[in-house]
Amino acid sequence: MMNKDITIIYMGTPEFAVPPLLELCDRGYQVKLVVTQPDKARDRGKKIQFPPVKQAALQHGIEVLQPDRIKNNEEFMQRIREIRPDLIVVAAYGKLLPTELLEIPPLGCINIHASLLPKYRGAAPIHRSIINGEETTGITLMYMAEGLDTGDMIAWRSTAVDRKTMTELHDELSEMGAELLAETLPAIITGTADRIKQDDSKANYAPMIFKKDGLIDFHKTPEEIDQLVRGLNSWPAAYTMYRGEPMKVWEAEALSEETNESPGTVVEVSDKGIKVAAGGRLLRLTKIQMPGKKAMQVSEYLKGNKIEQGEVLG
RNA sequence: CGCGGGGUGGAGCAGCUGGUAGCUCGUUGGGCUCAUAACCCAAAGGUCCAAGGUUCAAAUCCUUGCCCCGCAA
Repeated sequence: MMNKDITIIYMGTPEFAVPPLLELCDRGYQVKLVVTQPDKARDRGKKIQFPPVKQAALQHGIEVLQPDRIKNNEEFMQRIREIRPDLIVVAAYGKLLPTELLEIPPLGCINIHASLLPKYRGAAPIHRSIINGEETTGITLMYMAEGLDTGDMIAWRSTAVDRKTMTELHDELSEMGAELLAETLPAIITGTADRIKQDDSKANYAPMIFKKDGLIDFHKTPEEIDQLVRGLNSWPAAYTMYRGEPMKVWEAEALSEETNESPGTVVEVSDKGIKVAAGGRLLRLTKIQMPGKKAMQVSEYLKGNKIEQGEVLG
């Protein structure tokens, strides 16, 4: 069977879901329909913005559907059935799919998830993996089931977290997901793909990230804060309060030096960064951003601003 | 029409109750020093986002536009 004989419906919303969609198009699969979340008025100026996946779909001339809800949406279900998809591929769509939908395609519904399942099921696997200090993470391809990321696994691939930021890891995993999908699809189509049950006893969840999750707690260790900084890079960013205003911290490094200063106290300020007491040791903030300003290295910030030793953050 | 901050020499900022632009850093040259990312001296470098307007005179006031950013969603 040729790729062009396979009809696929693709469901996804954010940037993460774009590479896999493009990969499917490149490989010649018939992506007949893209389902994505409704447009939303967001950002400055409250402008209506298309989800990234919608933009990509439109550029490829693919029909796009943006139902407010899928459950009990007969019109939507009808359209899906009309297309008679062989397969539905889902990547960060944003909502749980009803069983009724999962049962439509004969080859099944497969999902690309950004973690090594059964760990980090849920909305923010990449963020949480970094925040929790995981050494490795990865991509898992699975057959979708009723629960939240509980389906049988087909294939996975791992990568080291190292000191990558959320943005870097996100981009890497996104591409990795596209590759893994492309490589695994032939087996899925011929029905020879693996089907491995998840060990639920080892499962944990990666709940959605909220803005307030970015507030730095200087009682934590420098390492934990560094993980928070990297894990929330791009959005919403780790931050602390300085002179009554939020200071975003874009880069920081944990130092081994110990201190008796209370958490959040600025111990030393130099071009190399701002040393802050955290959990009995020191954390050096090296790249920060104040409201209305661009993110900048501390050395640059100090050329026009003063931060005094002894001031307290948080 | 969601709220708000800002666009000034390479960088970060001040000046903005109007009168030809200043600070810190950087750059270049020189000096000091065993030496230095330290210190001293000197120099270069700015259509003050753009276009109008008010005025004897605008970076400073008014209008419009463009761009950057924070909040809220």
